[in-house]
Amino acid sequence: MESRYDVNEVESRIYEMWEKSGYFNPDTCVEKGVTKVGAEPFSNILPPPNVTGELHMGHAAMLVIEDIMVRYNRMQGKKTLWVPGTDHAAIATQSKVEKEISKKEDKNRHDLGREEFLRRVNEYAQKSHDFIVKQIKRMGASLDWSREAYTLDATREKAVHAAFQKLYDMGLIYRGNRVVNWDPKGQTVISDDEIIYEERKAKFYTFRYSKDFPIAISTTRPETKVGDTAVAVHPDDPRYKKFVGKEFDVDFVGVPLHIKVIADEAVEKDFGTGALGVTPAHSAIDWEVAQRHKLPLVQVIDERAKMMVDGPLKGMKAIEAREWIVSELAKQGLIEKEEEVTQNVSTAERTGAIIEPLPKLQWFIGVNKKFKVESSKLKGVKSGSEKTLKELMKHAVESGEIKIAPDRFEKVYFHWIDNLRDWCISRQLWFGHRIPVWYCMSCLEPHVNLEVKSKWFLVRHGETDWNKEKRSQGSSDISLNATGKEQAEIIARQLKSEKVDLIVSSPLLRAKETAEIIGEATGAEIIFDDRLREKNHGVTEGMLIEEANKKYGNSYTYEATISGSEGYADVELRAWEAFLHHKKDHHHKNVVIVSHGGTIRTLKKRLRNLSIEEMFALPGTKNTEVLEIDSAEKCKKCGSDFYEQDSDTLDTWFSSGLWPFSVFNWPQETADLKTYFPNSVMETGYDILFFWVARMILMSTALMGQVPFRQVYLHGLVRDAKGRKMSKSLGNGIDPLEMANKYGADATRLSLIIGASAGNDLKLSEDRIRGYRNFSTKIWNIARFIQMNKPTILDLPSVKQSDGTKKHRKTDYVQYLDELEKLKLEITKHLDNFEFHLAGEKLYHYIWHTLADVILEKEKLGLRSDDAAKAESYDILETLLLKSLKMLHPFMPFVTEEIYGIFRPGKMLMVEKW
RNA sequence: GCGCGAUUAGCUCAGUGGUAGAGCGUCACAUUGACAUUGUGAAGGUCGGAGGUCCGAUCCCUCCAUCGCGCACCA
Repeated sequence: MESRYDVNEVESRIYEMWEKSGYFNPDTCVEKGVTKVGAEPFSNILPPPNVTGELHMGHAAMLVIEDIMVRYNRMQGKKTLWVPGTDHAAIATQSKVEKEISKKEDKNRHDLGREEFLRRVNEYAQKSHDFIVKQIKRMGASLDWSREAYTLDATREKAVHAAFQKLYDMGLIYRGNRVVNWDPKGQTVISDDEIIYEERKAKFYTFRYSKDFPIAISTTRPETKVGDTAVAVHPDDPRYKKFVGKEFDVDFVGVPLHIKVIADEAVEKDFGTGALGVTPAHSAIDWEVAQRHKLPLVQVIDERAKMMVDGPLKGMKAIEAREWIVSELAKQGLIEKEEEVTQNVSTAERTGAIIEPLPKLQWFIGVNKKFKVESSKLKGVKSGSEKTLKELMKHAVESGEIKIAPDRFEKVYFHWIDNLRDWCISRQLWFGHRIPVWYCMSCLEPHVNLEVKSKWFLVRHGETDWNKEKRSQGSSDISLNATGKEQAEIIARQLKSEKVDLIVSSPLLRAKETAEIIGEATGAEIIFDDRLREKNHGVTEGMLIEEANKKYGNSYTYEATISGSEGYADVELRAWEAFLHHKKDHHHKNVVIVSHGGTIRTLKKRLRNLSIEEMFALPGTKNTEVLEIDSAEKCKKCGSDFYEQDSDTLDTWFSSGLWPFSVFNWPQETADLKTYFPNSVMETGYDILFFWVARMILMSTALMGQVPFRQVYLHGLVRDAKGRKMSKSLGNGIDPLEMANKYGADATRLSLIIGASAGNDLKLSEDRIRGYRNFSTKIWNIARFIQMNKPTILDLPSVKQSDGTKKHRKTDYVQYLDELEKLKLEITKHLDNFEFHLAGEKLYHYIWHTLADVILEKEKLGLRSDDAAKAESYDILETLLLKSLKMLHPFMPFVTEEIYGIFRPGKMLMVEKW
């Protein structure tokens, strides 16, 4: 043995050896006979790390704890499976890439287009994934890589679609217009759980809408009050009883409001003035009040947190509007009180933006809706019984079918469920599972998991100099400029990933050139159709639009206004005729239509069944925009056969929620699913109990009628030596990879185990890791010493009896073995009870301070004696060492495996019997 | 407001109804030894405070304090 233990050399070699052996895969273990065919299964799924960069110490802790459980169970002879995977982490990954692009190229995702942006995100995700896998392996995790999964891969997509369909059919997924949490920075809706409350100082104003309004109200957000439609008071409040039911028209800082006074139990008499200004559009609570009293809803703040009401407020930022309104009220002498209060402000977890409650049409999972539980395997829930998701989620833990350790988290879990509201699952993001719903273009009827037969893409030509100069450009043959060519390339790139069969283009030069660029990229045939050309502008052709308008008036009208020119009505007629013609001829093909802004507008009008006004209100088609239209079976409601897919994506936790069975390729009925589901354990950080653990229980009880796992084990967070959260901005993170390279993965592993009890945070410092590095060195040297003293003659008659059992002369030896056997019982018990820190500490103590300091020192005497005594001393030392190594293996797999291999060539400790 | 956790050696933390433990750090001594060190030993603690149960409490119960966290409220 080398005098020095070279961690890096050993650890990389050993992991490779494990991987090659195939023993990470339980099927191989059975094949090679190290696991019995009928062995009890033990399964665990790795909480998939986000593909947002790299792993931190928290991930390392998770890997180590799980690897200990997995290795222990594998050595126990169970059919042990640990499934690896990664999570696409929609909003986290998307916003990371967006930030990068904005920093490096000063562009946003819309500049790049959906396809190109997604290409970039996927590229980033792939890189992250590769690095993460490397890191995971470096930590020694014995995962079955042959079963690796990704929350956004094709197999998991099937699971997502099946789950959506099933929940939709059960009536649990619905689309509704409700007040949701809008993140103005991320430009997306987020769920209640993605909100972080921050305490901030705020001013609490008490005022009246106007002089002639009898009731004063209070708020910290005066800017929302232009959206008030009622004032609510408590039914028993004598001060206001006389006003209940009355309606008032008031002038609030120049905005006319119609306010109804209503009585509602939700109002607290003692809070503020005891009267609540109800803003149904911008407060979830008010929205509920409004639902009860059938109040109208007035949205006054838009998606960019700007004011929407007419008058001086229009376009003002919400914060500015607040100041403006307060000063107006002050001028009018309407403010009665102004107090400093601390309030909890809702901010978005990912972007930090202040949440703006907005009414929006979104997809939800109803948690309070009763549904029929089909084929239930849940304890105490009969198949066919009616339950709500909330009830099932609670029941799964209450019945004891899922146990949570430490058990105090069960209480936390129940409390969360009690407060749970419907889960908003749609996100205005691009990265993620597209919502598998198609809306009929003409009647908007939703169709889930529509089978698309062919795709039609409407694109506009690239920019020309005339576009740039804002000239009226109709039937002239103008070439693309440099920007235009680039734009055509962008479109071509987006379409490259689609199987395009045919390009139908307007014959005008700018369209023709665009079509050719697309044709080159996709290899599709190009045909021309004169009916797709741009509107004929007549005499204004080529003029600056501004001048033309001055001279001839606005000619961008439905009916033609200039003789010899066309109106949009004319364009619509011929363009639609062309569209129908090609649809008839090429209905089974994927077709790109290259045309012009005006022409596309009229096609959209026909396809979407728009009015003339609605058509003109459409935003112009961008030169890089691809409008995808899907052709499928006729709509069951109106008979149209063109659809547009919902442009939103699903909350990343929707796909994560399916993970316990989607990794086994559900909805296929695989052998894995049968064997390993429900999973034996779910090990993860307590910080994602709600985000993830609860969602898995929701999905599993609803879709599988089973619990997703039997035991939840929650570990604490890894913090720095001062107890702070490790973060990039603080620069206090300890990189697991760096530590593994410096001190060894074994030492890093032990530092994450000892001193960390379940559910409690762990403070980690490099010093601690160094301490355990010394322990690896110690073990190495214990082994080296024993090996160095290996006698040449081993099989002494006095040592080995005829029946093969060993008999030892000294009672010491029996004691040693008894002592170790006792330790083994303790270690086993600790591992069964998830007390890894206790097991680790006891092993550490035994090996160093009993085996090395006491036993080995004592046996040195024997090793220096005659052959028989030497053989005996050697024998007991080797026995104790190897038994210890076996127990230590789950904790420090590398050094133990390496030494074991030296003493027992050809054997692998990883699959030795516990 | 409701709930949870923590409070033990200088630091970071384990732990137990019956003389207080580890790692790191400090000090002394030993050692080129299997040990890029290690060994032996030492110093250092009314186990947050106050009550209670008990023969006996750091541990169980009650109250309080400080720190941290979760949830709710937030007109």
